[in-house]
Amino acid sequence: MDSKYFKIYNDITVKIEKKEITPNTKLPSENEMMTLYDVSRDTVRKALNMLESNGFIQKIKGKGSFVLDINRFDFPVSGLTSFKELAEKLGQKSNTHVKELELISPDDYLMRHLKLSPEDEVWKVIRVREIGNRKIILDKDYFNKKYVPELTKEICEDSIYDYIENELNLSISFAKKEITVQQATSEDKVLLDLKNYDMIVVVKTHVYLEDASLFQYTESRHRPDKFRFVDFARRQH
Amino acid sequence: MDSKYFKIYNDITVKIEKKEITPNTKLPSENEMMTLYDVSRDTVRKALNMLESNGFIQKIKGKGSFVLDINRFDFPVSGLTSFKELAEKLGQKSNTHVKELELISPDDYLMRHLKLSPEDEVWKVIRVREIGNRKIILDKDYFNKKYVPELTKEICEDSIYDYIENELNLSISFAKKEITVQQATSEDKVLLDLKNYDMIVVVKTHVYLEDASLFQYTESRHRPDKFRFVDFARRQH
DNA sequence: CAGTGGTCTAGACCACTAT
DNA sequence: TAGTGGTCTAGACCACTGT
Repeated sequence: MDSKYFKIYNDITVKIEKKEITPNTKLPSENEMMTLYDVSRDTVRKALNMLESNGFIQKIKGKGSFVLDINRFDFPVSGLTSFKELAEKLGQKSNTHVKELELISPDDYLMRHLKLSPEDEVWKVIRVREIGNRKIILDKDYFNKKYVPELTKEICEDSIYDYIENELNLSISFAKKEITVQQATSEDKVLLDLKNYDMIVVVKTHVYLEDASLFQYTESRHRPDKFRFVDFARRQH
Repeated sequence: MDSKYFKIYNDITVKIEKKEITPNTKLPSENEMMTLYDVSRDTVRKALNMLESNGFIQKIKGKGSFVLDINRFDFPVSGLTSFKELAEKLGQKSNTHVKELELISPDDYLMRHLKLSPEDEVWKVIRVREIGNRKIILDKDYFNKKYVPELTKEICEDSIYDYIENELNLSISFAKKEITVQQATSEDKVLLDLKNYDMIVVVKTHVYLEDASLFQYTESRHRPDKFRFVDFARRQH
């Protein structure tokens, strides 16, 4: 969006990421920002609260807002970023192989996870992700055909999220993730470069649109030594 | 705290958790809530935004606020909850064995992680967590003595967080977590009931106080089959 | 004491959804 | 057209921090 508070938020995150503002620096006070950006105090505060809840700054009563020491590499790549976005952010060379792409009728497992009726159809996409010439991640995606009527190999090799957000104009809103560790299946061993590992990290994700409808279920299977998840959490007061 | 918006937030979360409000129900509109709670619209909105970012509701422009379908078991137990809080929430019988409790001078590794000078002293606590008679988690906690001057076996067996927040009156603000999977060490194998697993899930956490000072570093080592992490994420717009 | 962030209010205009 | 949530403003009072 191009709301005023988002512009302020963006302005400051960019400056922090470019290291124009360094950690532990005190940001201008809310009053100063009002005149700096020519907005009301509430608008400044909205931007600052976003910065705080995303781990960029810490506000301290009576003192001011301070930039936190977050080095790029530690930063929560978690949340809701696609594989392509992630790879680009980390500057890694990556490759995607589409192993399967078909329209199927859901079995019980899928019906439960995507909350479908038996008449619904589902796009099943199986992809192997290669980073640094090692096949490391096996992604199994399932999309409700109601929301994603068409998929091609080309789209799946590039970025399905790009397609969904920019071509279909669907707005992804939130997701629930679950991380567990399981025994590797024979499928994992065939499709991935697992070395001697017999376990696999499984990230199950349910993705929802803006109107809270569930449209995607994904199982992402990672070689254990290459898996890393970073999280930033604030305590509820 | 007992701000007005927090009371509203709390009122609604309690009703959702008690299932007095069921999923997909529409909450009263912001205007109705103004009169219901006798507050201004902004105060209502603050409460609703908290509910939304914590995954309780979804606001839809022009329609209203709707309760999300979040069953208790799937709910993000992640974030910043202590082991004791977590065990209580899940209604599990648990046990804590204190294996080590001593005041040490930090080595390089600790100095880096807790950002200490060589003169600083650190409380080192090693605990084994037992759930259902299985030793499943190995917790290694390090507290900067500057903030936590004294620790006893009794405190460590109960809840250090209780002690820190209620006795020392320190206010825990935020944390950074990293989840990886590593080879189990011989220490893991001795202290935990690892069965035949030779890998271990490692959760490294840096915990910060309200003034953004780093006061705790923790390594929590989990048996892979018993590890489960749940996350709720909203997409940045 | 002045300056800071935290809470709260009352009112305005907008874009979206339903009918 | 009426109702909904989203943005923005201007002003008030409070609690906390530094001097």
